[in-house]
Amino acid sequence: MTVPHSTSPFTTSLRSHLAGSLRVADAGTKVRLGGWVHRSRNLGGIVFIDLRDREGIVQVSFGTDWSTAECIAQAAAVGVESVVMIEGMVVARTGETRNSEMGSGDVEVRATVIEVVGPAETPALPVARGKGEKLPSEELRLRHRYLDLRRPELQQSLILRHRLMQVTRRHLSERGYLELETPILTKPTPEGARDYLVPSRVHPGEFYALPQSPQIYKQLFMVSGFDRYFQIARCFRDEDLRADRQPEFTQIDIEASFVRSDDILALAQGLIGALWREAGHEIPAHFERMTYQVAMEKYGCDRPDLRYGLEIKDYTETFRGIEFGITQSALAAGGRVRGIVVPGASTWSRKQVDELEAIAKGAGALGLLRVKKAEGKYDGPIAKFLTPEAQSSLALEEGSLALFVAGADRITSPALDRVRQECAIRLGLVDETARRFLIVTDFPMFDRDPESGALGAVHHPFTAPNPADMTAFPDEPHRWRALAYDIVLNGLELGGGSIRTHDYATQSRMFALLGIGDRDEQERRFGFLLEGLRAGAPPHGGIAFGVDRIAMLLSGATSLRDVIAFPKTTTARALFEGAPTQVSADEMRALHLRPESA
RNA sequence: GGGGGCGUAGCUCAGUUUGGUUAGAGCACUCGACUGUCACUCGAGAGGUCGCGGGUUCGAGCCCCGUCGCUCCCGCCA
Repeated sequence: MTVPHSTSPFTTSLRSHLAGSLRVADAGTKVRLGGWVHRSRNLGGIVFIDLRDREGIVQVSFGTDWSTAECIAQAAAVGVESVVMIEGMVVARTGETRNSEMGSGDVEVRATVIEVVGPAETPALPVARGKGEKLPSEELRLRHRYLDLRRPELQQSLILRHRLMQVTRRHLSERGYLELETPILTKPTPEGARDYLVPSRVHPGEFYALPQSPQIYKQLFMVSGFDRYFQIARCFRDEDLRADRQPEFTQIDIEASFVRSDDILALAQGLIGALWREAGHEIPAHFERMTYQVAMEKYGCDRPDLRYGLEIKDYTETFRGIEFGITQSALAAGGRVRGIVVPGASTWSRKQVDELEAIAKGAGALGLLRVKKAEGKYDGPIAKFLTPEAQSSLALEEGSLALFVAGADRITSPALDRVRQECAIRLGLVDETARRFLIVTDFPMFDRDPESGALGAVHHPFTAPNPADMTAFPDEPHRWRALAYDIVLNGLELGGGSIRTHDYATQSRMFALLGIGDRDEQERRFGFLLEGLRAGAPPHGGIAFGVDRIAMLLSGATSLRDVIAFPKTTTARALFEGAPTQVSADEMRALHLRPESA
């Protein structure tokens, strides 16, 4: 059989066109197609097969005027999800027989030949679903992933992901960034998340780790003078999972030399713009900016959703003169009273506000104080404590509800953050079509463990502290800001990075502040970075973006699993291939591992 | 590590509240009819370890204990 001529890059020696690509312009063309039987309709004298490939679906018809009886019988007998090759003529459909819901709905292929090249058993889960029909369970979809991945939605998501990767490579390459690879078998890092460990056969009792990120390697590229690096890097973290967290995930990892924060942020905005444009969205060339301090003060979190207001305000002075035990004790302990005013919420029931209080308590608050203004009067449990001065200071609008949390900022911020988000949802303030990009800067360098008081790195130990803060507060490192930044969209972190420490003395001091004061210990853990810093390191910095989340947002998927071809379950299992799995005693012995004793 | 939800036919679900004859529906599947359908339609049929194990009971899909799997959340994730 000869394959009709076509200039499509998809033309092969077996087929001429992709089924889903056929249009009216192809009418009159003889085609040979290969694809999956999406659905079929047998009307007796005429049989229809919806033939599916990655471009879409085309209707193939088998009728007595153009097909042999044997051909029609074969078409009627083939099962769904079987792979068939058909040969036929593209004809324009007329009138009622057109299907406007299909890309190829103005044509059909009148088949003269059908060959079942890959017969399918009845599929374990349906690929073609009726309108409104639910998806099979996640477990089945993962167990039969090859079938789930036939669904056009998943194919489109992965195709978009491919395009985003191509845009990334082109955008960065055009700007002088080199795509350089880093090892997957690396050195365990004591900081951060748990490592996935790989036992060494050659070196008994020693282990590699899979990288949590290529952080140190990309800094060493800068030390080596490559100047601009990027990688679409797989990263691994052995922590418990969430809907938006997989044990292995992909980052767009970027590092550049002789830069300050604004150089990296300009590049990042350009790249985000290119990615969103690829998905069909024009976005602002310059993102809004906010310091960490302002973000925490007004929104209670470091990645605020700016699609709605309900900003947090400080009501400490309003409450200072009020004889109310809860706020008095919080203020006496050095805390503040902060809150949000929710317009139109005075009608919320006691139960509805109690639910908000439960959310606040879940975030660590002792309680949620409430007062509303209805029919010109202040009302609620604390209304009778409010002096006239306090009332005029509050100045509530008619119909609004004020919610307060008292205590230290580390309590009030997360509590009010959650309450704010819930109120926005209840009031329908979240505009799903809005895109509010935000750059958050000036993160603190360190945070304190509330129990031990020990300093920890907010970003990571290689982030450079703000030199001005080091000068101004030389002995108060907890007051230092970091040269770190995050890029946020609608309350979701898309990526983050920092300018790095590039001199040995500062880096060594950072380690000391983080509890690794011993020089030998520093060398043992981070020697390969410290050596590099002593060998002539340029000022450098970078950023990393979460590819999976970006692909999820731009494809409209609701789970990371829908933009990852072969994802893991929430217990980090791969249901399709069955990993992890037990290994034989011989294999364990070769790796110098012993089974856990009872 | 902790908490919530789910698990019944190949798939999606009902049935569990109040234990009781042979566990149902839609889709898919098999057979038959049908020449313009597009979630074709119509007729007939087959299909069940009620996740698994144990217990209570004359009797368990249903009650109790344990366990496994999926999922969502808290802790965790520099």
